[in-house]
Amino acid sequence: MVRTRFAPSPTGYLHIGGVRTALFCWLFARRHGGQFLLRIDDTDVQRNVEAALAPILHGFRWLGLDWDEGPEVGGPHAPYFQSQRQHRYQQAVAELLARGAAYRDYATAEELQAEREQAQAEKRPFLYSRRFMAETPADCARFEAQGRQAVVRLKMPREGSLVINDLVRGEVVFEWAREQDHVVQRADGTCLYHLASVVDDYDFQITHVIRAEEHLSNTPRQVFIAQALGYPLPAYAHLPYVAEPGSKNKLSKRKLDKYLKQRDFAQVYEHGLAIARALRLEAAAETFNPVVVDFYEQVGYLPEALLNYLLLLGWSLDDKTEFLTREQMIANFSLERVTRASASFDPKKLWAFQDHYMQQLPLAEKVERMLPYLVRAGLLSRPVKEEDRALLERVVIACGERLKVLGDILNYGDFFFREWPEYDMGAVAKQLGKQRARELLLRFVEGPLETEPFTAEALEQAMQAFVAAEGVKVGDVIHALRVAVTGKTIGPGLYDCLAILGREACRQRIVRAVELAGKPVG
RNA sequence: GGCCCCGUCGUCUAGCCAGGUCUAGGACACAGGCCUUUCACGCCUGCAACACGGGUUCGAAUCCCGUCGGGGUCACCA
Repeated sequence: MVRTRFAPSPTGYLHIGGVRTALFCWLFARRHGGQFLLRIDDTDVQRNVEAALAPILHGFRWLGLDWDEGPEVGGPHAPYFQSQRQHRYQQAVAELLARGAAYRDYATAEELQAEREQAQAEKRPFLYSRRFMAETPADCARFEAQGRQAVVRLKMPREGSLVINDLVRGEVVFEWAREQDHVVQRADGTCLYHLASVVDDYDFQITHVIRAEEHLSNTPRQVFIAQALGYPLPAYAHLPYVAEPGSKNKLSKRKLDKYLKQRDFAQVYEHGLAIARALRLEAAAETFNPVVVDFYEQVGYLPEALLNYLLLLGWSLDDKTEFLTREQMIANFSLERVTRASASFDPKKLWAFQDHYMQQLPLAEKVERMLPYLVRAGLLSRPVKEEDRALLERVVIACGERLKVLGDILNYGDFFFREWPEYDMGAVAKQLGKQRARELLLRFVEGPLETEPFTAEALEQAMQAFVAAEGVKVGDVIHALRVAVTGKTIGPGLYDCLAILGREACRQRIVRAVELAGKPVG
């Protein structure tokens, strides 16, 4: 039985690179009919784990990455929080000590630092002298009499080498003599991550440790711990990490400012920001950040688009396949086809996947999923009336492929749901600034707007007749008309807008816009 | 700096293990054009890569060696 795990720290947000790793773990487990678990690595955080964990679990659920064991779902190996498993780690430390694979060390931070500096001065690799290693109770007593406190260190081999057969990278060789005597238990008795991780992987019967490449160089010490404890070794697979747009540095949520200088990244961010404003979200930098998964849910990306994009960031089926359903992903995933080089996150490509999936979404589904956005923006209230739902359906049809994310309904269709449009005053000034334009609009109200029936087709014909009679071009009136009834310069076909809004609303808006433009600003 | 990993268009990648069918394929982005009442879409065209240098071979993106470049990691963080 294949068992994989993803082990997030409760930080309050789900990093896009983390999700990619989790996705690969999940896919590998599902591909082999195995299980995927979630373990919370909170050995060092004393913050409110509950609150910081919620957004992460929420993200997993949103993406449909279900876990067989872990927080909230429990399981036979509970608890799945490292903070609650300290006794197990301490047990393991005692065993390590008993077997001579670890020792108590009484060196102070300063003494250690001095050794490091000396090694550096002599240009040789640092290796702790084990000067304050205590191997007997008498040693301990002597050091403690000096007021020293002990940590527990691994007694790493100083000869030979270790070959790791990484499922992504192949054979990787490490010299034991380059490995430090890492601390596994702090002076206060609490245990550290590497020890905890190995113990948990054993207790949870993890068969495949699939994680980011940054852990590759941590592997020797973990192998050492596992072997010293007599645990069978899991298979290892180190995935390349997700890099910044346009560079090979690891993607970091703290560098948003830097990424925003990149055009593509900025575009996607700005677009999301417009939606966030319409939703009156506090665009807190913490989660409103394209490096954080929350961002995509908030502005209305589809989980399948994000998953598909992330899958192809470091994995490919062949030279052609771009779109895979969840089932196809599971059926085809393999670690052999994972790339070895890190891959830059490209928000524009994600956008393209999103576009694709959005256009695939059935009309009824779009309506259903866009409704909450209108509600949250305060444009519709619950319970949603049937007529509003019908209106939304017409609007969605009219908007067509302009809707790229669910939240786009607010960018393109808000004015259908407001009493008055929010006028873009720059556009008003430009399109309605001239007396002549305003006169034309008013005559439009008296003429074409009286058309019967009040349909897009009829209105278009009436417009043709109107401009011919006025001796102007369609363009001379249509742009001003759009701004007058929608408040903005972008949007669905104008005649569709007019027809959906209805005669009376159009009349009122045109009159109002003309007044607005006719008056001096202020 | 030590150790480890990586290196095909701007980006994601196919091809590499089993050398020739690769004048290197696809996608995103970009540029130009068409369509057009805005925006978006669509259509057409274009731009663009085997990091470099040596080998091996009839033949190398593919194998070997070296160089260079990029990244990761070196905590009583995870």
